[in-house]
Amino acid sequence: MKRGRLPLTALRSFEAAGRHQSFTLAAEELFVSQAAISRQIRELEEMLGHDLFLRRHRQVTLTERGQALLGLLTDSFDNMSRILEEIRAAPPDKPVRISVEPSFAACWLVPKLNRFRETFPEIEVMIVSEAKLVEFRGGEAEIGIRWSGKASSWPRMQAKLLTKAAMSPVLAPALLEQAAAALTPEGLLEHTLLHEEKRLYWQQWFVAAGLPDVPPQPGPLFAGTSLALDAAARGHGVALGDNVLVEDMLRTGDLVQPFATSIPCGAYWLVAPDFARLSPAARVFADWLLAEFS
Amino acid sequence: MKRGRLPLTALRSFEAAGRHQSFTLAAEELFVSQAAISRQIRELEEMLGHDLFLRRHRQVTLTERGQALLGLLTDSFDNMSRILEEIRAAPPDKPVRISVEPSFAACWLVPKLNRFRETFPEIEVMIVSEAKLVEFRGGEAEIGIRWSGKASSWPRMQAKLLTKAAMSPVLAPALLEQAAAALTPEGLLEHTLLHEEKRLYWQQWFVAAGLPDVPPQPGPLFAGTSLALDAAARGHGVALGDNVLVEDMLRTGDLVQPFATSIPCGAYWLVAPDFARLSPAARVFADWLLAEFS
DNA sequence: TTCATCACATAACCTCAAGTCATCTGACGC
DNA sequence: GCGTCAGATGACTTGAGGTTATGTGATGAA
Repeated sequence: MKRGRLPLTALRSFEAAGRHQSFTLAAEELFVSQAAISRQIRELEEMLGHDLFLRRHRQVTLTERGQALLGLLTDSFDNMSRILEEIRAAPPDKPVRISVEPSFAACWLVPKLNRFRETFPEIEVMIVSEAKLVEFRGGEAEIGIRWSGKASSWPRMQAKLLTKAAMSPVLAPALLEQAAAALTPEGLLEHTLLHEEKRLYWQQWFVAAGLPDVPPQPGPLFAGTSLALDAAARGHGVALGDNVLVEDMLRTGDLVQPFATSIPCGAYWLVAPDFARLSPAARVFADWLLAEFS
Repeated sequence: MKRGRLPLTALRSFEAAGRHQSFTLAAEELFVSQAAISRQIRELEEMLGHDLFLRRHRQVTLTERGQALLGLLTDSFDNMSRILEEIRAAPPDKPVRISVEPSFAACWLVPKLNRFRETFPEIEVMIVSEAKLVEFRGGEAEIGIRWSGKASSWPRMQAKLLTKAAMSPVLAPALLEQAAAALTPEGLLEHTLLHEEKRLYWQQWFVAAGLPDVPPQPGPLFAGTSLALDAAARGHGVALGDNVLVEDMLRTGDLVQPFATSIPCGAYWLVAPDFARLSPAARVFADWLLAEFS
């Protein structure tokens, strides 16, 4: 029988009546009148072309077919009641936990997350910010976003490329205006250069900009790109920022990127133990993230 | 969740939508509009307090809870469809087959059967009339009605007493009027006595009536009480009929029973292989029969 | 960029399946 | 006899479940 034609109300009436062996008690259970039960069952019997009850004096008895139908319906309705109750009693959905490096969280993910929440208001996201790769087995996070110089840096994990990164100098617009009309790579040497952990990157960039002989420059060290970028935005100097992390601050005008020259520096990856086994909500988030970078 | 509150229509909509991963296809399957599916599912989600679908762009995806619910619902609805189709395709109910002796059928069962059919129009009864006890294993009849001098005459069968029987002379009213004003036992000797198989019973009756010395009387022999009673009703003589078999003809006035004296002659029994395992329809018939004799 | 399209959401309205009410029936059992 | 009780039935009513029309936002082709 086609789904659309399943006489569900009649089946519910029949199930209650069969269980009680009484139309009146079934009516009480279902909060309807006895007449309603009587009619539903008659219509069900007419639709099937077979009696389900034998009408005896002041009592009804199931026929053989009725007994078979009753057993199945009672089981089915019991199961449905049980699972619906379980769902209703269940705690709210756990948020999708995403492990990200602090800089990526601050510079890229948090600014973009509003759009995600508008698109998928029913999915809650929790950002787990930490330097080392999330320990997935502990269930601390379902997916991670990581920077790495090479692919497959994570044993027993699957990784999908989000985007390759490249670094270029960034500084506050006000600082740029103070500078000479045309800021050149050489001109940068007049400014405070903000370094991220290793002073290596600035030297690499000067090489790429055609100045191979620039010695290591002095300037403050920052433990994390986002700290260096914040300092740059406040006019404290010129930082090297990768295209992903500076994207939002360029958009808002907090930073400007005066040079086209950039140096490649690894890539950002989406990491998970098994993408095929992500929870539906996490999968939606992963798909959204990949789409954002495509 | 209480049976009366089970949102069956919403569950059906959800099941179709989940199976197709599409509200539009579900709507087509159930012959309703897409808007109807959307509303039903939204109301179900509100009732449960949890999302069942994640709304993605131009496609919906089940949440984990939704997946669990879908599996159960699909199974349940499949089962319901299947059994309803089986019932609908099933041949009409087999009649309840009842094995009775011909005399009992003619004199008692057939006249009373109309009342049964009025009370239980949905139960069809087939009378299997035969002299030997029904061979139940062959499925020829579900229950039998038998006369016997003693209980448990049927090995591997259960038997319930319907009524004890007693014989007394019966004759046509017209014949009675022709007779002397007060018909006495001795007066019967003037009439043709109708015998059933053995001439024994008449002699027993005369003894019971206080005439121990009456010799065996002549008169036609009938192979079956009902034949003797029919002959009596047509005025061909006086028959000995037991209270069960003559009941109907006394009621209609075809026969009269002028004497209070009667001789016990066994009993009628309801016989079945196992009363607890009768079909519901046969059980109804058995109950009705026992009530008729109570 | 603009426009068409597609899938789901939503608002307003409609309709008939399902229910109510009142009454009937027929068998007990006191 | 007579009250009672369980189910059946006819006439009427109502709200769950539907419809139509339109909105929304992402996507992709022109």
